[in-house]
Amino acid sequence: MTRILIVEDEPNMVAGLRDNFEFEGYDVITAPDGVAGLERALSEAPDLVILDVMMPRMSGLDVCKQLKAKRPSVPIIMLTARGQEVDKVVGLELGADDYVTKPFSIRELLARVKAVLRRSKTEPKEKESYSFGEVEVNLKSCQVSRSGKALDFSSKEFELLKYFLCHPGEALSRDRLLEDVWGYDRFPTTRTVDAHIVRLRQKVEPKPEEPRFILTVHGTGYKFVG
Amino acid sequence: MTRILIVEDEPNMVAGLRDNFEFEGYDVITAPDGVAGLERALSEAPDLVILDVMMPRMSGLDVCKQLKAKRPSVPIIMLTARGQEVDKVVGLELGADDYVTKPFSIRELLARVKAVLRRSKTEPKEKESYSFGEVEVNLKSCQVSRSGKALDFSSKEFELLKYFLCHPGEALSRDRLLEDVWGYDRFPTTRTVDAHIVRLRQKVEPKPEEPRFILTVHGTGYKFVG
DNA sequence: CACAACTTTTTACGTATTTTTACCCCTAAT
DNA sequence: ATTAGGGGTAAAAATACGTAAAAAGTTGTG
Repeated sequence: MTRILIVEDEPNMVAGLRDNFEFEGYDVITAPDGVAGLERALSEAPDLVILDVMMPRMSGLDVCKQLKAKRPSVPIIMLTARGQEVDKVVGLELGADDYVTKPFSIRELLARVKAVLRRSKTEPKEKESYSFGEVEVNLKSCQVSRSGKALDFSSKEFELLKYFLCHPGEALSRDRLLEDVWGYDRFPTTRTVDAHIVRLRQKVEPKPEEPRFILTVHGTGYKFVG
Repeated sequence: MTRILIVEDEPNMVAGLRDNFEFEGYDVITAPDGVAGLERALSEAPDLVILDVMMPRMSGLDVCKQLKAKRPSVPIIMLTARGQEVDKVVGLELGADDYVTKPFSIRELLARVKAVLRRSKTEPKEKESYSFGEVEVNLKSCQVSRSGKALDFSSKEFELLKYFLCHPGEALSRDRLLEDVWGYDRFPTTRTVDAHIVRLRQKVEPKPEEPRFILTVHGTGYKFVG
């Protein structure tokens, strides 16, 4: 199911958009300001983000820039007020995929969402490098570095990190990790995953005791948030 | 509670399997031959079927084919004797989800059952986010937010909420919740459900004292209204 | 083939968190 | 008014998690 994040501060607007998008069969999540929006975009990995430009705490333009830096493949549609400089919004500078000028018709927005989604699906962007915090990961050369200095990763550690990077924002159970990363069908659940998590955190987190990127989801497993 | 149908003609094997699966907390139902197996699979909607290939009346292969035709989503694990052509068992032709070669270790079978069940649960691309009031629930990232701000949910709380979301408008008895969410089949009259309801309401309701979403149905249980 | 240098898995146990129980008071239905 | 059902709270019990260290595998080398 396609999930859309709407970042918009005006409650009525949010409610209206939600209704329409849900009616069209999308999952909708929302955030009331820029900061929360960026956070949710990173932690819940929506398939598309609709960003109002004018918002409290952080403007849609900044959210767009920062989000595109971390998740280049997430399609973004901006909502701009008439008269705002739209040139800056789209194009290379900010990286938004499309924009709609307020006031707009729902049908127009829906059409653009559909179009953007179609485009983003047909060009499956195989990323070959990721970064979060100070860490950079190159999938092709299997190299990880932190603050520019190369880190030693064993192959399992690397595989695990890779799996996290490819499934950002998703709560991953130990069983799933064991099966998909290790290829186990092992029955007695072991602590193997945990042990590797510890080492990953030690190498990757600024403060391993209070992880920012590799989070535990108590009772479930772990989750990577870029 | 997860129910497993074992279709197998050899009584000792059935008894052994039943013991082990019940010990692991599964409900077990059985059938002694292919025809009966197919019948029970259709009438009792088990969560997973274990099928012996060699059986009287109707071979496991045929049962598999027919069952998959009528209930494509039911996971099936085949028990094949060494030397039988396993290629035919798995894959598109028959549609079984996995197989185990006799003689097998119980642990291996248990592991595969667990893996297949996990896959079949994550596969169905149902809605993965819900919302009511100001609350949004993301099944994929196991995250709940209210007014855009993330809430901390324990895993039981999350599962209970999920269950409510999947059964809107239905009056759910404590026994049913205990059975489906907790996996209990014993009946120690317990206040566990109530305790969790209280916590859910505190997190989710605008006014926990007068709930709008999680309603109590006096003398029966609780009901979720979106 | 044995040895060293690693990597990976398992074990063990303290700590943290969640779940359950116990108990008391309140409310809704008869 | 009576009584079974429901709510709030806190403390006990059960689980899950983090981590270090031991054990078991791997790989490469002489």
